[in-house]
Amino acid sequence: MKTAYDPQAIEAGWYTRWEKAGLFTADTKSDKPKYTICLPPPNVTGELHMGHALNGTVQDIWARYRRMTGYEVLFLPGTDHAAIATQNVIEKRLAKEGGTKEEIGRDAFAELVDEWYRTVGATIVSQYRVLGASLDWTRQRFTMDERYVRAVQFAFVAFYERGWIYRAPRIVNWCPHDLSAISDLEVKWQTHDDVLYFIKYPIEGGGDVTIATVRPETMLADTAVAVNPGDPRFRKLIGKTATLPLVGRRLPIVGDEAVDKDFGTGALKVTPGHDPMDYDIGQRHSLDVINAMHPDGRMNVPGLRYDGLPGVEARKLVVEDLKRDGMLVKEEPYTHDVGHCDRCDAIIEPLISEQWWLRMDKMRNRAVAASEGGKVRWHPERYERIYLDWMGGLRDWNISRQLWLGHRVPVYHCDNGHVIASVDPPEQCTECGSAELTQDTDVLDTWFSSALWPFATLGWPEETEDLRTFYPTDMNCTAREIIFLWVSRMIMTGLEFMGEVPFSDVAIHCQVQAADGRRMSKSLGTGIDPRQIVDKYGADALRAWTASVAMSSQDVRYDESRIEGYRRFCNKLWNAAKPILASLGDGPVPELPGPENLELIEDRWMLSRLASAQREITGGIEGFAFQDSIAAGYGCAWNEFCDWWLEASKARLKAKDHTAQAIGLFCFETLLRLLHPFMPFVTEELWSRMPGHRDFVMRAGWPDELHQYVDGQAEVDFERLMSTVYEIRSYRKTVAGAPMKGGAARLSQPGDSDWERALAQIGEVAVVDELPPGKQLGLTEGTVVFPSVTAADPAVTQKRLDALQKDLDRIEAKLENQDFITRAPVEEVAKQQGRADGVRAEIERLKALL
RNA sequence: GGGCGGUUAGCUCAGUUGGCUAGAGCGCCUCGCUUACACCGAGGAGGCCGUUGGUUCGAAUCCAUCACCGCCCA
Repeated sequence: MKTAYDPQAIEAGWYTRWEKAGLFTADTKSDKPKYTICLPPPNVTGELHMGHALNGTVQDIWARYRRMTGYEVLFLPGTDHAAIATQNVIEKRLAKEGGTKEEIGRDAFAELVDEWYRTVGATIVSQYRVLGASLDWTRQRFTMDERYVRAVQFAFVAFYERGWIYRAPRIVNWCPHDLSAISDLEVKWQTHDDVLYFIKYPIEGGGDVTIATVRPETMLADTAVAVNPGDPRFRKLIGKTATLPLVGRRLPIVGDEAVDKDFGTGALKVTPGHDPMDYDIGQRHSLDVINAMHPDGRMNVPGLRYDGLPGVEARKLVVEDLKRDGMLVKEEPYTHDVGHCDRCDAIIEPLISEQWWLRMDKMRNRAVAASEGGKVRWHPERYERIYLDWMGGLRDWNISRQLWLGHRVPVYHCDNGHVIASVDPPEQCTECGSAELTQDTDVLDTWFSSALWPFATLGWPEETEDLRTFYPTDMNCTAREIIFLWVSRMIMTGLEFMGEVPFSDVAIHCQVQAADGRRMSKSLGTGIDPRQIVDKYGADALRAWTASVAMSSQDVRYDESRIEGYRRFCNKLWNAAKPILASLGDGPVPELPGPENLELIEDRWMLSRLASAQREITGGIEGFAFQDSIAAGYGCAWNEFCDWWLEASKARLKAKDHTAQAIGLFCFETLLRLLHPFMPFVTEELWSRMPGHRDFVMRAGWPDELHQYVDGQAEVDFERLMSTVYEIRSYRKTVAGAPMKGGAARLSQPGDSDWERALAQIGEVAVVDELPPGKQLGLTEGTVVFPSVTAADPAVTQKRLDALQKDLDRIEAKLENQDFITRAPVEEVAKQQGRADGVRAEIERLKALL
């Protein structure tokens, strides 16, 4: 074996070997219980980042763990076409070359998209392989696959036929750059310093009313003025008519509770075509709706001098003209939040627009009930409430987008205005027989298609073998903001189309922040490519770190030194294998003795600790608390097996003692299996080097509970021994003249010869009945003498004494407290008394040193 | 504006149902290349557990308040 662990050398070959052996390919014919995870399809917008690495690791831990516990596992990979995001990426590339998609046209654009899908798709696949994600590539899916597209159309038509899909004008978030509606969740708010304009609207019959706005150009589409009926300043204006400056339109003055009396002047210009709240007011008062803007953000006000101008320029002119007419009362600086497109950063215009809507009421109720009834469990649990709160406020879903990319809405319009929804293009109109049919130009929101992911990937709407075998899936793992966009929608569609929730467990993992606490993102330059980390530290180290943070808190800062720490752990495992292998050589593989045949304290202790690690690692996975698993595995392997058992057993291993060989091999093998879901490569490599016939670790099965090896007495005894060793070592380092090894110890309570043997060996000290001459240094359970030492360092001793005295004072104060004696449980009082006695004795011993 | 999470050693984080004498990794100091490992071993320094109150015999842990950081949703 190489002297040092080298991740690159180890990790290179395994993935292909696993894959060739079919370890990741799910078998529908298997009679094992099934376990299914559908990987959240990453957007084909670019390469994977830390979030994907973390997300993939969490799922892979479960996939590998479930295979080892005897399940037939399907871990299904795929990618999402991410219409708006991908369109933007490609447009940006075009822009770099000085082009636009309009110049090259739809066909050429589609070709660019296809090429992009191929290259980026391949990159993503290779990244998951580097991470060791045990995905079933024979079942890889893409949301633009022919079969998947059909499933999307089928779902649309099914909803349509139920009457749940309708087309209606509403105010939407309009992106004037993408020329599409986008969802509320795709709008990012940024704080802007703007100007609040106060504008005077004359009232017919005398007087005027002043309104305030930050978007004065939208006044061109005003159709009313509203005041709060509870506002005594304006109540008397209700029913009167104002005149819109610059335009001359007559505006009714209406009373509406929604008007905020404290904003601006308390009077509101009502622009139903360009503001969601105004739209609602308009509906209540049957106001006209005027759209004064073209889709690209230019003004649409024929006959006025602002017509055709971009909004910002129109605003300047409007303000200028208002000033000229004496209608601008004042301007005030105003700070507020402005919505931007998450994808292209353009300022979002609320705009009246015809869109396709999916009714949410019925689906919502079933999805809420499923979670409340425990059919979907959330990890951590608190996310259930976040989900339920969101579902409670759910409005109908705008499923249409006006993009060049995506699933075309399967709706056909005939020249007589009839509308047909159909998966296959109809030959003629079902109502009038007209053959003049054109398909709707809208595409569907990407989340509409990914909402079908857990069953459309398995072949739905066909009743495939895969669908029968693997649906419902078991776990869905994602980041918390995706709960709304995706998880909730999968639950809804799963219940509708499959009659069952799509998964029983939802794991929400943390978000990785940059080392300085900022968001990790490409645009901020704070992103980190997981491949770089893998190159430097290995995939196992990255995964181990990831597992240790993924489910522990909400955010975690990227910390390279912790990843490095896990690489060192891999190195530790690597090196621990050597003495075991050296001892075993080509000899027969010895059998592990039963617990009743274990004689030595270190052996009984080690197996008892291993039993504990098995329990904690298993419990950590089952409870979605991987940090507990990692801590237990790390601690057991390094601080127990390597630091104590291996050190104590070196001599026996060299002498080819069969018991030592058997225990060493068993513990090491067990640890490899327990760590395999977290660190698949190094564990597989080491497993393959262990003696005997070796299949893959994943087929070796998960270690059984080792309760028969639990030995409380051995743990107590060995811990006493460890403390005594620590004390002796401490003397060796802090007492002037103390030797690195050697010396003699006498125990105050001799008796257990096995314990004394182990102490002599590990403490590198002779255990004797009669101490040689020299300064006697106190141990908790005896005394040690190093002949070369005549006095302890008084400064060190005094420092310890001071600390102990402080402890003692605190404990004694407790014990003197009558309330404590009477109200605390008796065991607690006894414990404190025992501690006080111990500290007193220790103080006496130390004083004797001075 | 509503909600969630965080604030513990120089840094990044653990601390289950209150009993803590507060831990780990990295970093720091001292010593050691003794054939598993210097990607190591041994020893050591370092913390009024964000603020202020409250509950309790006892609070890092429970409650309230405030402050700051981050995120989500309006």
